[in-house]
Amino acid sequence: MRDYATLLNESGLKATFQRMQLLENIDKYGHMSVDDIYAEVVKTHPSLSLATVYKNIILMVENGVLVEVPIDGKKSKYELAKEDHIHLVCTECGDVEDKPHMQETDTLLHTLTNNEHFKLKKQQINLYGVCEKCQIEEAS
Amino acid sequence: MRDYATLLNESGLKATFQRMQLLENIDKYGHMSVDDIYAEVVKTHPSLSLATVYKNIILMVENGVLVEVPIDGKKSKYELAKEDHIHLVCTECGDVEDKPHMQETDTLLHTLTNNEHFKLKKQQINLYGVCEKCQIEEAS
DNA sequence: CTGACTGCAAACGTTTTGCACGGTA
DNA sequence: TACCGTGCAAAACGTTTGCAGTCAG
Repeated sequence: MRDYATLLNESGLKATFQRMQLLENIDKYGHMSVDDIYAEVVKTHPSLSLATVYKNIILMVENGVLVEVPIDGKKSKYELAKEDHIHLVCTECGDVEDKPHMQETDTLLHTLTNNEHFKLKKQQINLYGVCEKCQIEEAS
Repeated sequence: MRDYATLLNESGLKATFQRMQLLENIDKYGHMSVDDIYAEVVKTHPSLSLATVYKNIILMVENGVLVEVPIDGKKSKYELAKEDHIHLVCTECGDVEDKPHMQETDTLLHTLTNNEHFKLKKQQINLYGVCEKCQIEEAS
C-alpha cells in the first residue's frame, strides 16, 4: 500500500481521514465514479457526506493526484495519477482495464502534434469493446 | 453539403426539419455541445425546444449518425460519425480539431486488443493541449 | 492556535419525462 | 391516416454552495 498521507502532503493537501479513504479505495478498485467511491467509503464511515467526495475529487484532480477518465454516455471515473497508459473500457460491464502505453504510439502522437504546433499536455486513449469476461457470459 | 434526409432515413429515422438543422450545424462547426447546438439552431428557428435537441442527440447517437466526444471536466461534444480519427482538444479555447488516424497506430491497437481477447468496437484518442491560435494569444 | 476541512441542507443547473398537438411517410 | 416527433412545463437528477462545527498541521 502506498503512503497516501505523504502523497497528499506533497501535493499541498492536508491528509484527512476522508481523503485517505478515497485514495485507498480508488487505488484498490482502479477506476471509480463519484457514486462508486461514496458507496464504498460510506460502508465503513457512515457519516461521510457526498459533498465531501465531490469537493475532494475536484481538488485532487486540480492538484494532480487523481485523473479523470471520461467515458461515452456515462459518468466519468477517476484513477490515481500515473504514467500514460491505455484504457480498455467494457461497454457491457463498465469495467476499465489499464494497458501499458506503447512506445511507438507515443512517438507517433508526439510527432503528429509537433507538426501541428500543438502543445501536447495529456494523452487519453480509450478503447471501447467487450472484455473477455463479458464475451464468455454472452456465449453462455 | 451532404444529404441529411437520406442519411436519416437510411438510419431508420424520419427526416424532420429539426433533425436536419441539428445535422447541418454539427457538420458546419465540426464538434458541438448540446447547448452550442441549441443556441445556434434557435437563432433561425426560435420555437425549437431544448428537450427536442436532447431527445434527438440521444437518438442519433444510438442510431450511429452522431458520435459522442467526452471531454475532461466539460460537457460532451458531438460530431457526425465518420472514419476513425484523432481529436486535438484545446484546453484554453475548448475547440476540437480532427486529425486523420495513423495506420501504424491503428494496427498496434488492434494487435494489443486481440492479445487481450478484447472485442474492440470503437477507438477514441483525445490529445489535450494548447492549440496554435491560443499559444499565439498567450504570448502577446 | 488557525486556517482548512467536514457534514448538512438548501440551491442550482442540467437532463428527462408526460402529454397534447402537429408533421412525416 | 397512423404513428412518430415536437414543444411545453414539470419533475427528477446530479452537482455545487454556504455555513457552523471540527480537525490537521
